[in-house]
Amino acid sequence: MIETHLRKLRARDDISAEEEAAIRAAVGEVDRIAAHRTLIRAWKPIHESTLLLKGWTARVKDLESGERQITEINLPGDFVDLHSFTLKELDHDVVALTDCEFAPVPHEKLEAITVDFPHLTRVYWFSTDLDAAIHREWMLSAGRRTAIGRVAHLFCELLVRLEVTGCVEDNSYEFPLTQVQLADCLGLTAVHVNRTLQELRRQGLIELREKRLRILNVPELKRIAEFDPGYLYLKKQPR
Amino acid sequence: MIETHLRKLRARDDISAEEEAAIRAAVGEVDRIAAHRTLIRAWKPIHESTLLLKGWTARVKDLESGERQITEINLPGDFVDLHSFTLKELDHDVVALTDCEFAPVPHEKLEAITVDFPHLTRVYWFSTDLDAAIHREWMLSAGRRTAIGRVAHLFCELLVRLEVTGCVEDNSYEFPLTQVQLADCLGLTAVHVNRTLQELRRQGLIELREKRLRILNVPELKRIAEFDPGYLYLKKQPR
DNA sequence: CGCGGTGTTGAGACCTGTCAAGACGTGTGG
DNA sequence: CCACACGTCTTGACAGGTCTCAACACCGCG
Repeated sequence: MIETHLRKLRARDDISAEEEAAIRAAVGEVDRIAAHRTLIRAWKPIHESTLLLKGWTARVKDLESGERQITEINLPGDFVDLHSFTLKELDHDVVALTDCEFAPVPHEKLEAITVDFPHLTRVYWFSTDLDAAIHREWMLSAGRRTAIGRVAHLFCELLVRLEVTGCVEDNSYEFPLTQVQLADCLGLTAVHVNRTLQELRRQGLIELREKRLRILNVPELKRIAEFDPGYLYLKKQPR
Repeated sequence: MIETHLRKLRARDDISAEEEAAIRAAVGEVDRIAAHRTLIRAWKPIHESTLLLKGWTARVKDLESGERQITEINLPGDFVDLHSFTLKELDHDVVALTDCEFAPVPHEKLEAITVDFPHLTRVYWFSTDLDAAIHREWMLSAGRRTAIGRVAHLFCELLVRLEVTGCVEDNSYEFPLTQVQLADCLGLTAVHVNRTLQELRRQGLIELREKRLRILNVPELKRIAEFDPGYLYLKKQPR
């Protein structure tokens, strides 16, 4: 059930049997939520972090003027809000992009881990620092990449992140986002996303239909995106 | 010497005398670096984190095409790279925006803290999660705010962050960035930053000359920026 | 059967970028 | 001490990428 989570952790560092047991003991009952529902609301006190088991979620920030920015997409195996453990409340909503399965991890269990398992603590700390690295790359996209580069970069990032948990087949993966949501990720409008997707299709780089993305030319897509996977920290290292 | 750092920590949580002693024991010799020099290079293994004592630094990401994005500004009292403790190498450079004083904190000392001081560990973990929250707000700026909103928002953020460490007088603070660097923070060009600053001056909201910024109308600047300081997590809470 | 969400397309507007030039101050070497 | 290079700020004209507004097709669903 939490295998994808363990796979994600073990891609970056060794997790001992005791540590795995501590994680398993901390995870609560599996729960479900439907697409479009809000899992976590901004500025509400939080006493547990949420481990995503199935489905995709997004961290969403809104302006009063109605503008919306998705600041990260979370995939199966990710904590959607491990940072709520130290922040106590979030600066953003977390919404389900698809039907999701998730499991709660009480903050008191995490606190116990920080007392009894310093190495595992550092692994989880790493995990939030990885989120921040992804944030920085998205900032670079929003600030400096053109529309086509932004779309291409997001597709490359998701390809690599999904490969870690074995959710990619033949450079193709389930892609549940609508063009509106894609626009919210990229700081573009839905209309422009639509035109950009058509340009990528016209260049023979991708196929995207029926919620499935197939990347037809990975090297070229990475080139357009100026994609370098370093920021995803996939090298296994003692943390 | 590390008083500003302690002030910053204590704005968010209590730090005991033992914890303070542990911090002081971990901090190494003060060093200096000149403006424009690179403190930390991306993708080089790092074995100590750097505590900024005086001056401003920036986290810089570059594209091959020459585009540059500053992803965060660090101020006195900040760790410029606490995240290197878990990441082991950085996805970005850290450059000195001004002449700087800083002190190294060996990662082995931080590791010892994660073993002996779980609460202090959580406080430092919080500190990197705060960086990520700032990243998310910058993403919202780059993706969804107009040029004038972005500039206004950055000025408001720095006002609040500098107030924490007592570096603001009468809504006025030293502002060492050039318009080129400002553009790199905001995902704009220097020319457009120039015009945007003139618009803010024309509206009587700011004065900016000789590297000093004075905000003449704080409420109106915050309104234009849609600035809400929540994301800076200034409430004191047990972490 | 109508409705809302989604994807698509076109025309035009506008915000921001590009390119170029000049003013000004500073530092430096001849 | 002057000449010059360089970084910074400023301004103008123009280009272009992206947005806005509008309309329409399609589809699943109540």
